[in-house]
Amino acid sequence: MQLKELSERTGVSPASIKFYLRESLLPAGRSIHATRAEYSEHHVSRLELIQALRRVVGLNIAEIGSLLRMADGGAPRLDLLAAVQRTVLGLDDVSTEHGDLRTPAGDAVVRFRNWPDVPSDARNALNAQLALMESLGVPVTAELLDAYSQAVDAIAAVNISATTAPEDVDQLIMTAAVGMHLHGQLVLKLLALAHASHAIRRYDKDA
Amino acid sequence: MQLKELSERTGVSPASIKFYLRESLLPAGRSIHATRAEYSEHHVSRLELIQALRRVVGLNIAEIGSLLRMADGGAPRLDLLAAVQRTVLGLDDVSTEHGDLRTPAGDAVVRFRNWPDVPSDARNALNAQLALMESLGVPVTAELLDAYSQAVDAIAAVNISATTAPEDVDQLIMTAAVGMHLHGQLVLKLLALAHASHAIRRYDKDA
DNA sequence: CCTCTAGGATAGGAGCACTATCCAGTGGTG
DNA sequence: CACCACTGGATAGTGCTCCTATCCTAGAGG
Repeated sequence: MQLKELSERTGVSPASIKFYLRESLLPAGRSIHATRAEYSEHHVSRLELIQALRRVVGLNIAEIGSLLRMADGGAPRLDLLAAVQRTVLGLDDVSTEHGDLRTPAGDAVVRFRNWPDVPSDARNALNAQLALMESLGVPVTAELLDAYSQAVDAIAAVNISATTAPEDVDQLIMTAAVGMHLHGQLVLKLLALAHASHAIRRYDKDA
Repeated sequence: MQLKELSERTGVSPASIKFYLRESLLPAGRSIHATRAEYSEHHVSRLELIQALRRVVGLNIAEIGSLLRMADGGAPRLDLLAAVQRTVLGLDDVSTEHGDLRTPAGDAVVRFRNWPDVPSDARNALNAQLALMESLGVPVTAELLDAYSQAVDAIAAVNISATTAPEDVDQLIMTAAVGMHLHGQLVLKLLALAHASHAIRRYDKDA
């Protein structure tokens, strides 16, 4: 199919498709002649992936580009998943500011929960977050951290057992990124509801 | 003090202060003469609040404006807190798209957790999120939701007991917004770490 | 032949959060 | 009393991101 049909099938305007081509989010079509190109089903699914990452997950063009380049470069799937996690959860923003600092509290959590004690982006992000909260004067007690980590441990256990990784790399990014984002948002929303519920209960008791 | 001193004490450029004045995020100073105005300590703390909401929480000007107008309009504290929650957690985005739809799953959570069964923004946001995930084909099993809700229930219980509300309204917004945001981010980061830890463990076992 | 389309280049535009400039009117300082 | 820094008010410009539109020529298909 050619550009116009690709546009019609995905609902993305030709101008935007051209833009994605320029930014190399979308690989160039097979060039038939100087002025004609042929696009495949792969282009359709790639465009759908781009749309999902933009509209649902809310990544920007640069972030999408870096993930897709990794995928196209044949990076190991575990590296890819790590990159997806970094990008989707915005771990970069927090963790790159400081170096590889460790916080006692962060280490305690890992020991307490019996999580493997290996350095990781998530680990750094946690430490950075704890440092940030410290610096802003928001208290994080050991007790609170214990409750939080126990809760997320339970969540992660359920979550991971409910997941199967697809073969196709684009598909892998799609499910991983969309899943991570949506589950994160779900937890945030549940947390808000739980918080409101507890507040109401306490308010009723006080009144 | 006058504008320049206000700028120096808060680290916000005079141009930005003027901008905030124009957008009425910052109340006008007491006008001494046609060309001179006097700012108070309240302006300093208000500016710090604006900075925190912008830089830390990541709200935009319109959102900050709406919260501050509520505060200045003497809205009830509970309404204010609800608005803060809506804004900080982005509950508006999701929940306004659909109406007041209820999902069986959302209701089940509330009953199961014995949370007060009253309509709320958080409730709507949860239902909307569940509907969204449904529509995107991301499965949310009752089992998963149960685990999630149990976990956040525990978190909320700890969280709320560790909080005391300040008297000053600006201060209330500051602690509520910053606290909500940072705790939400903390949970997300912990979740990422827990997820990674479980993945590593499963990977090791498989290998 | 005529119309349509591709690709390439470049420019335009919208939204956001500032930032800069210009203005004329003062306050206080020397 | 002259002068300069500073004021509020107005308006325009900047940098960023993500597109969208226009213009061009070469070539395909009816």
